[in-house]
Amino acid sequence: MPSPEAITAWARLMRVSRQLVESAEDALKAGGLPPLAWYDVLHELAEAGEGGLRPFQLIERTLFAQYNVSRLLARLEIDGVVEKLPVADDGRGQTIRITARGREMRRQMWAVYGRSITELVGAKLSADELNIVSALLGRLRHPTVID
Amino acid sequence: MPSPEAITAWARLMRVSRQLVESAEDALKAGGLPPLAWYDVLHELAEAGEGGLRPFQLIERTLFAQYNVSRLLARLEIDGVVEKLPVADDGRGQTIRITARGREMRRQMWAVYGRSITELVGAKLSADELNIVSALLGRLRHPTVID
DNA sequence: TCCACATTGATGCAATTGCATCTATATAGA
DNA sequence: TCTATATAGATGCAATTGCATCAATGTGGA
Repeated sequence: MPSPEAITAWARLMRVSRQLVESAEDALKAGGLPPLAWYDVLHELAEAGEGGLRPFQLIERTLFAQYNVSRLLARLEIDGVVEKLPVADDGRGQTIRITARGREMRRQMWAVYGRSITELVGAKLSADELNIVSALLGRLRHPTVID
Repeated sequence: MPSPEAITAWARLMRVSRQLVESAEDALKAGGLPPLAWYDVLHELAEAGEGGLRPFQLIERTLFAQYNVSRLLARLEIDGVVEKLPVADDGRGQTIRITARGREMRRQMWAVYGRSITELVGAKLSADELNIVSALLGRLRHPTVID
């Protein structure tokens, strides 16, 4: 039912994204570092600064499932890279803040992850081509997501 | 360390592919159908025809991990969508063949999966744009992979 | 104020994944 | 032929994911 062009583009997207994720994960593992999901969360928290983020905000930003975030944050807290703070005006919630140790972890991960991005993507396409990819992929985003 | 263009393209790729997979998986689930991984295997086996495929060939084609294929095939066999046959000239191996039930399952999954591809990709970009995406993503494939 | 409903986040349990290793067969070389 | 090594596939166990549901707090309307 889909056009041949759509099928090919879909197949490429599925296959390439799987390969890239796997390569990046392998590089992190080889460096004795935690998985990509940790980076995603630490990155968002680092951007958020001292104010931190509520778990539901992390869910919006990372697209991880709620139960995944809940348990990932538990692991991150055990590792000491984030801390959980109560929220003044909402007794249900908490604020997640990255710790100094978390910033250091993020830095270490970025050294490896950034290199992967350069090798896997930056070195394969020109800046113009990368912009074209970004623009076209951007049009595939789900409408309801702010991103 | 990577260029801003590379970072943006990477981020888009990660985010969009996650969204698309999730949407397609949701559609299958909503239709009471098995996950995408089943389709991937059934598709390869259907293409392979009566001769079937060895598990290691499925690994090459799908990029799934060896232990994942091993257990996925066990589930597929229990469900009766594939059958395992001994190989004449290699006592270690087996040949996996899709069954009639498997073909029917694939057909049902494609009705849903194909619609997802159309909606998520085919309806968002023109044929020319889809070809551009395919070509650029194609250049990101890992060199050692035949694909 | 009170109640019905929504939101936030956690969790018990089953299924799947990842890792390491194992068994069995094949193959190459002494 | 015999041994060392490689390949094909399975599996025990721990970690993670998915599903369903829960507890706790917030919110809006009667």
